[in-house]
Amino acid sequence: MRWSQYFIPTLKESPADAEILSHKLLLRAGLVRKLTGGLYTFLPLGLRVLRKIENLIREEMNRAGAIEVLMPALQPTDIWRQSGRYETASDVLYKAKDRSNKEWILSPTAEEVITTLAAGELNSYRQMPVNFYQVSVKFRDEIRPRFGLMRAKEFIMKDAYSFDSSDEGAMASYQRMYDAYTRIFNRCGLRNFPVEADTGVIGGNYSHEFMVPAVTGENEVVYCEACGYAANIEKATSGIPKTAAREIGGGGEKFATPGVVTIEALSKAPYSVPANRQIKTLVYVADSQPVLILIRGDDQLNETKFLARTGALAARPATPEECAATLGAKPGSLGAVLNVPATVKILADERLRGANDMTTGANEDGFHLRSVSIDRDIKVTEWFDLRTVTAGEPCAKCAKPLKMQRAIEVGHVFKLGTKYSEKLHAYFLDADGKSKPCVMGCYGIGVTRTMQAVIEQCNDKDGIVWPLAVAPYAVCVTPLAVAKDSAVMQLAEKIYAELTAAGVEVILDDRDDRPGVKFKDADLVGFPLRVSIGEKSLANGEVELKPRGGAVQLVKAEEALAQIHAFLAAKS
RNA sequence: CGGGACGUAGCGUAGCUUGGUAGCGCGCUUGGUUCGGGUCCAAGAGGUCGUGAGUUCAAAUCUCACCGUCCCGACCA
Repeated sequence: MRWSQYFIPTLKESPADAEILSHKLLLRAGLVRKLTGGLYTFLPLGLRVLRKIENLIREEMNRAGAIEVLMPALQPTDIWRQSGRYETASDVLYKAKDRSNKEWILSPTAEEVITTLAAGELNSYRQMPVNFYQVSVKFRDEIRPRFGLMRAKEFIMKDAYSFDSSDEGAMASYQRMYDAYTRIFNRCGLRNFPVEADTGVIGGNYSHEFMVPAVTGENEVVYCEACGYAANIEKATSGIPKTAAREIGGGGEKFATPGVVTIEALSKAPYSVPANRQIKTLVYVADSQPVLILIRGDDQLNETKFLARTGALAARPATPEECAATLGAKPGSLGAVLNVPATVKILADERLRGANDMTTGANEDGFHLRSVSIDRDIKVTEWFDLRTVTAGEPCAKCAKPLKMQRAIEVGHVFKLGTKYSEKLHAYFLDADGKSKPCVMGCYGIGVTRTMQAVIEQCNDKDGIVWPLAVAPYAVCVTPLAVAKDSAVMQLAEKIYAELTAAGVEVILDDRDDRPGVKFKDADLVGFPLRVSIGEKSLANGEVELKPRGGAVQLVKAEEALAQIHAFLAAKS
């Protein structure tokens, strides 16, 4: 490709609405342009990178035995109602109506469609295992699109769905995808690692996310350097000790605490009740029902865990009015000892199990109770791990201190089980002649997000530093004079033609611009290798090879081609 | 959905407090100049000042509404 015939609108300055580095570089390097919030046009160079990543994913999916298909982006609502996600995923669904006022869904993912396919086509255990995948546009009505391609209303996703006749088979399918994902992200040049993850509205019971460490990541990851434990903060647990039992001092006496409505205030004089001796009582409304959640005063509720453990579809903190209606007091004086209606469930965090000599609200504004024993004074409905892990806590597996890091989620693998196959009737006949639901797994990669994650991780002060595997072009040939009859241009044309003939992805910067402009642009766009041809070095019969981010290397013109091939071979 | 900031030429921005001629840099066009890290000089083109209403003799500027963008939050009683 000749630069002058192409379309690479680079920018010296980044548009004001780009906040993070990778977003700015996407725009400055002329890879994408924004149409509106959360919607982007891929320009030629950006599209090339996208295709590179897609094809790399295809290679690895095919290698892992998955089979490519393409499903409709426009989907009927009835299968979404059947799976139950018309309601549970309602917030993210884009809905469209046709001329007869019938409602359709713009696909945010395709479990319903693939399971419908399986229901019709997979009749025998002999047809499994099978894994279908596609690379396609997905639509999600994000609460807040942000960071360019990181969280967009429309994005490219690779989604795969495995069908097995047994649980063991499903685990093997899961493992194949897990391994494939590791290969994919490694090949993209990304530092990445899998973490244990919550399953959210997708459902299922076993899941890993593939994370790319980045300060701008939207996820918080807990990990242990000693034993390799790693989990999303939404899922992470630690080996932190339970609350120490004490000699109990009394039997839950009420005492006045006028104006005290926070854990912190109660921990100060004159009350001086340390936060770790307080029970924090939260009222949530889960699927329209009030629920009490008990957490130790110095801990934080992990809402994701709460949702996962209770199976609630939606939950929110109760309003002060709802708190008063349920318990007779406003937030700040709430507790689970007195005046709790029998219909209200009390969920307690495991860390409080067996705790005594605790202080909590009395369900009377301005009063608390001291010397409370959980076992004796509170009718806990269920115990769960509900707290949020913090950095430095001992690892549950090896007791070494846990660390925390922000990361970008680029892939997610789920073991789904039979949730969708049962609801959408994907049953098969097993060897014993019995009808059973397919055991499913699903596996997603955010392709467009991965592209931006690479930029977020691979850059320097001058611009993007593409890993060869995903670079829009491998080589940029840069003649420093473009007059047709010049020796410089003739050599540039020759090298360009030879590389093209050899199948190397090469761009010839034939623009009549000053060298500085070309160098800046080449650095900004981030081609892995720049081959510069100028009068000075050519006078010595030399051309210049400059790996992006590396040092200049002068080579004899006649050796240039071999050197370029050697460079590319070493990088791939 | 709540809070905050912002909306002036393709991009980045000044002007708004104190109402009166819309300015700068980049980019773009033309001519010259320069030619190994975003040359320099000169001359140009390009703006419904987000939209609509209001106040006023007069609105980019003040008021209100709406639209859009970005950030934070939508958990901690």
